Amino acid sequence: MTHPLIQKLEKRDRLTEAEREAILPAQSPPRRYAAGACFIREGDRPNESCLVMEGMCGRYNDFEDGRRQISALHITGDFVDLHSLLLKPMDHGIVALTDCIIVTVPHEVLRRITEQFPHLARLLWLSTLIDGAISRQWVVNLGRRSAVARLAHLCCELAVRNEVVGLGDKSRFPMPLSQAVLADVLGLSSVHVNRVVQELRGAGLLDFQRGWGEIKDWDALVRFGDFDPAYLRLGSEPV
Amino acid sequence: MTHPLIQKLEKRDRLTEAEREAILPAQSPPRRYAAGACFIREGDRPNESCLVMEGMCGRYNDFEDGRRQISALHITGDFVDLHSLLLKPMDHGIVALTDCIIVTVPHEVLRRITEQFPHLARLLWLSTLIDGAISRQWVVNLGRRSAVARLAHLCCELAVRNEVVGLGDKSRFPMPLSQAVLADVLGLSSVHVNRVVQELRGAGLLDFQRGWGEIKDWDALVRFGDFDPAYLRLGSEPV
DNA sequence: CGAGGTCTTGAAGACGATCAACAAACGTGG
DNA sequence: CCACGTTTGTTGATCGTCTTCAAGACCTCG
Repeated sequence: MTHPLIQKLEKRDRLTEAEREAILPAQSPPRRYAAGACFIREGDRPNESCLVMEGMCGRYNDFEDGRRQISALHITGDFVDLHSLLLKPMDHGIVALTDCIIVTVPHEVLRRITEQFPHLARLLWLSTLIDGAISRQWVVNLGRRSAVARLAHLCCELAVRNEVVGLGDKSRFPMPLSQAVLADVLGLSSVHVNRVVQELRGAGLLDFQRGWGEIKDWDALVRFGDFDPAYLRLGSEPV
Repeated sequence: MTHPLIQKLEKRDRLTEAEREAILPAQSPPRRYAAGACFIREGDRPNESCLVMEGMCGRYNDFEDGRRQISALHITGDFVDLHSLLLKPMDHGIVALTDCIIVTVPHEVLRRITEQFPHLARLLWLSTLIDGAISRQWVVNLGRRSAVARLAHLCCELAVRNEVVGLGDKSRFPMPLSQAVLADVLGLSSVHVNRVVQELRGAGLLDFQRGWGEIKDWDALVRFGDFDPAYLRLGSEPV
């Protein structure tokens, strides 16, 4: 079984043995975090970046009145805070949304990669660019789509992203988030998330069962959420 | 007068003469675009990246029903689609929101920089990471802030970003956008933008006059918009 | 002076928030 | 395996924010 990071990077472009050797041996032993644990906080200046081996985590910003917005979700194979190599201090926290297994790579190793392995460095850059593309789509989602369409769009995105790393397919994808957390992702109240979930259920598009989203009609869901996977850059394209 | 890109990059870290020479001579002659011109479209595969020398442009996504969401704004000194070096095809268009002067840098030059000038490459990477950070803050803004606070936050951001490149200060910043365009940025209707503008005016925080935002009370505006400039990474920090 | 864009206003209605209560599911320890 | 407490999901009622539609004022530029 190959390492999830390598698996993900190689979806886009082949890595040489030397490139693999430059990054893999540098990773820390796995750490476990329980669901709900905030393992990086706003203001931290990490000297290593976190890679999700298992589970789901999110970037979040808290408000004084207790509200919260989650600005990104990360799944298996994602380099959550790769950007902290160049961008310190953190302007948001990172929370484990399920039990997570995380490994880290020291920044000095990543920096050495930019000096000695430009091709691998471009691949890492690319992975932060895809994060940015997803973020822009979330802006579009929050800015101009109704609550139902917003949820449908998010589910399409999660289904596709998980499929890439071998979790689920177009009929079933991991959805371990409570409706309250989903509300913080979608910029809605949890009550309204509940109603919107029922709407998708009632329309026969989607159901949620014990941590999974069951997609009843992929094409209809895509149409409903106005989803175009282009921004996820699934095609392999040498960099 | 130094080149706006160099000026912006050197806010963070000094460039060597060789680094300047690696990028500056490669730029195209300036091109002019009139306000409203879409000079890059969704689906394009540019082989050069655009740098704003003057004016303001935006990334946008259109909907079938004619609605539009602008997912990012770019001002003087910004490398609008630097990401297109690695991320093709475009998943959004780019529109000149005012008359603009643009120069471009060929992708082959940028790629050569990643091979031969790792430090400059990190600075370029950093600039895309800041774009990403801004984008995440927009998610927070759209997800959890009221219409008024959203506008206040945006104005704070624009004032600070413009100040960095020498345009305006904490009392006055370029605001060349019509209320209709502002609506597409903030995810609101233009009617509501109008009401919200009046609210800020009435509260004595901010006024809009002939293409400029006049900030009457910076501290109050910051408080009102819940603005924390940390995400804009103003401090110089060697990379 | 006229035309097109931009700003402004009012009225009506939709969408989603909030509050409050209850039901169902889950995990834990006895 | 059951009892219990906690978290998650569900429902109804009410309220506020923002949208939509429509019309008129203002402004700028030919």
